[in-house]
Amino acid sequence: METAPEITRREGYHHGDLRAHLVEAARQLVEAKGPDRFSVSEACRVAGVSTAAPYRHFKDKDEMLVAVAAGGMHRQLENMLAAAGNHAMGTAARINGLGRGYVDFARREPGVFCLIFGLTRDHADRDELISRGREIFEMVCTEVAAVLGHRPPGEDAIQRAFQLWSFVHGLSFLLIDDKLDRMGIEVDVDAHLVNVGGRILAN
Amino acid sequence: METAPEITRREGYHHGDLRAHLVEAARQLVEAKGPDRFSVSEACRVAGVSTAAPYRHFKDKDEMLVAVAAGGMHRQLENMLAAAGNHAMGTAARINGLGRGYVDFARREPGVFCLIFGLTRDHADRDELISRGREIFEMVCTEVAAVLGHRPPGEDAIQRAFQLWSFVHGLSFLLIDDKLDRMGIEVDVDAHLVNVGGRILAN
DNA sequence: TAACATATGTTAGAGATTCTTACTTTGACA
DNA sequence: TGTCAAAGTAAGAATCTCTAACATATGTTA
Repeated sequence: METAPEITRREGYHHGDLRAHLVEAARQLVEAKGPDRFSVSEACRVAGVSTAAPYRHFKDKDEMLVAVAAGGMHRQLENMLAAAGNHAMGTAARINGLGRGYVDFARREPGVFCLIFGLTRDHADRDELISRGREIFEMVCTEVAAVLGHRPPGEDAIQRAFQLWSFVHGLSFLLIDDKLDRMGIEVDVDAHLVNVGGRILAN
Repeated sequence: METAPEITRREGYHHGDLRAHLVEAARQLVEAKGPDRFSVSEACRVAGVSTAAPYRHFKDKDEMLVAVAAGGMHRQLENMLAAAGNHAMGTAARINGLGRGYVDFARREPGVFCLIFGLTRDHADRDELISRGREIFEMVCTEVAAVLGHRPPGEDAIQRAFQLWSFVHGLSFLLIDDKLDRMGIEVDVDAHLVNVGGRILAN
């Protein structure tokens, strides 16, 4: 588990590890103002360097955001595994834990979650994000197969894993910001995870 | 059903209906380049007016995008009702139709769909979007209650409607862009809608 | 150890963008 | 026909992305 570097303004001419510091500054800003309000210049101000410095480390703004997204997907996976950790492999409770971890991440880092999934545009280098995504999905497929008693994961497990993904993914997006509150909809996240999770894994 | 105004550059000094033309230009650009790549100036170029003209009709860029989002939600509702139209009230097939309409809209207008749901930031005037959203959700609740044989919709129908919403919402977001293809995941949308829809409405 | 090479900063600035302000044109109505 | 509000334009301030040219620190090699 990488620990987030603290934001410290550098002292000499060279920074030490400007790339990591810029990614962390960018993450904070994406979270604070939303992915669309993020600006490279502001990240520079936070990191205490000139506005041209990032271009030694990132091709352009997009590449900087891809780095933030990649870090986010890493934390999301960690979060899912941590939430599932207490439950034995092959139990529905473990699947529920993974889902809870997914949703928790979205609520804890809504800006980064939107950055990862909320964009249509092509990221310059999305391969990294795609392969991280596949890792997570394959892990879930394996877990689902274990619950169903199939190993290795067959087509059925893959389809059910995808259905679970769709559900927790939509749930995450709906829980972000205050729209449900303002629509007067109250949500018991855990109850929904258990209920729908159970239905999708049943039979 | 409002028909989208054609984009025609104006002839005289006054435009006729610049507001509507700007919204349509903005919609096209949001679709073509993504919500985050959209610029007011470019919409002005498309509409053939100076870059200051929009500020007679919209407070700022956000308000322009809110107008695009509101139009999108209107079309999304139309789309859901059209897809459900062939099926009798109180049937599961009708619920599936609503879901298919929801997902179809996201695939047809991914840029606008992301604009509506993919943002964390507060829109200046989100009340319009919230109330449109509530309309749609209440309609779905009524439909779900009809299938369950409860009328008017009780807590159970509301919870199931929310579960269905989460599922189709996540499915929509996952289907946008080419990430599933690139992850090597094949999806039969209709089968998932029928399968998960049936499970959530069962018992 | 001196000279060079490379990585990583800085300053300056071009070109775009959002939004404001002050002015101009137009058309509707008394 | 004269007046006025609505709806344009032009010009500019503040900000942003990214590039080019220059500066500095860190190794590497003769």
